[in-house]
Amino acid sequence: MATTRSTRPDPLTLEVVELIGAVVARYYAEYEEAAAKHALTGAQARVLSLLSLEPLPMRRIARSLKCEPSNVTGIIDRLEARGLVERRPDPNDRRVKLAATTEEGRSTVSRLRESLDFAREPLAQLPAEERAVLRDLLKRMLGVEPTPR
Amino acid sequence: MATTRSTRPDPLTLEVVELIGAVVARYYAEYEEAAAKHALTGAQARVLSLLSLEPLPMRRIARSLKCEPSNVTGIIDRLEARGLVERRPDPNDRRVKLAATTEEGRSTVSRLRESLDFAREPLAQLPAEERAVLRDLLKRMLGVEPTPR
DNA sequence: TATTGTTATACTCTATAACTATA
DNA sequence: TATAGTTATAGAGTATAACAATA
Repeated sequence: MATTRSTRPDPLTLEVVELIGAVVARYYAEYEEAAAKHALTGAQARVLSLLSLEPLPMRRIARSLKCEPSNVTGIIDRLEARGLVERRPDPNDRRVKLAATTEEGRSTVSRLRESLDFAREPLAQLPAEERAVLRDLLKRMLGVEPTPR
Repeated sequence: MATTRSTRPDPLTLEVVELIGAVVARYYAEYEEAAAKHALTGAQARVLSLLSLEPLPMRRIARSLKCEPSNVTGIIDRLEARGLVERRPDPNDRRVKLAATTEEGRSTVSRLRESLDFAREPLAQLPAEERAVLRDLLKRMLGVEPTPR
């Protein structure tokens, strides 16, 4: 099932692809490292950050994590055991459990964010104009509509 | 400990940081998906790709994967059991084992590369000029010296 | 003594399947 | 009957500690 492609990527594209891979690897590694500083795994840190925005049903967390719902049970269990998250009933549907951050969970998230310097630090050295260019390029890469002005 | 920062990130920087996070998540997910298409885990795919460039001692693989050497044993075991990799003695140091891709391993890597469309596809839609801009921005993010011309 | 790779162990994340309680 | 969350199970990646072979 390998699709045969008539378009051969040019050297510049290949170089950019490689650089993107390097950025991804670096970002991922630093995220794990920052999470570990707070005794969290990457998955725990992602869930905690997600829940700091709003309480969510287990199912929604699984969708966001791109994993099976059964896995979320354990992740929330461990966060709950540490007092960072709590399970609440959903008034509208008694089958649903909402996972929500505690006060301590939110403060952990905010300290976690502080540790994530990689993406922010080098960006600060770019002139605002180039940050805007980068923003537009990234949006196009993600298939998002161009920035309105 | 959290370093207190006097510089407060501006909205544009925050937006770019968020976009980078989105790109990283997307890239990572698509890499795992591409690996799974060939019945490989992400770690197996990364090691196999790495070894397709040159045979490496177990220790070097661990360094590249940013994990403990003891974990590499199992990863190589599983790749070897499938005939994608083989262990060879190092003539210079009898303690060392070199992991090397087999012919089938190399062909898997090349098919794997074919499946990695995310980073390539949207880039192709960018004019060459903007790809060059992106390349320079990424290099600066990574702390690489600016492109010579 | 130091280094390389391995084994043993324990924990986390993952998918799958079966279960429960609601809807 | 369908859905939400859970449990049970098995495989993979991870760190730690201890070990054999070699340097």
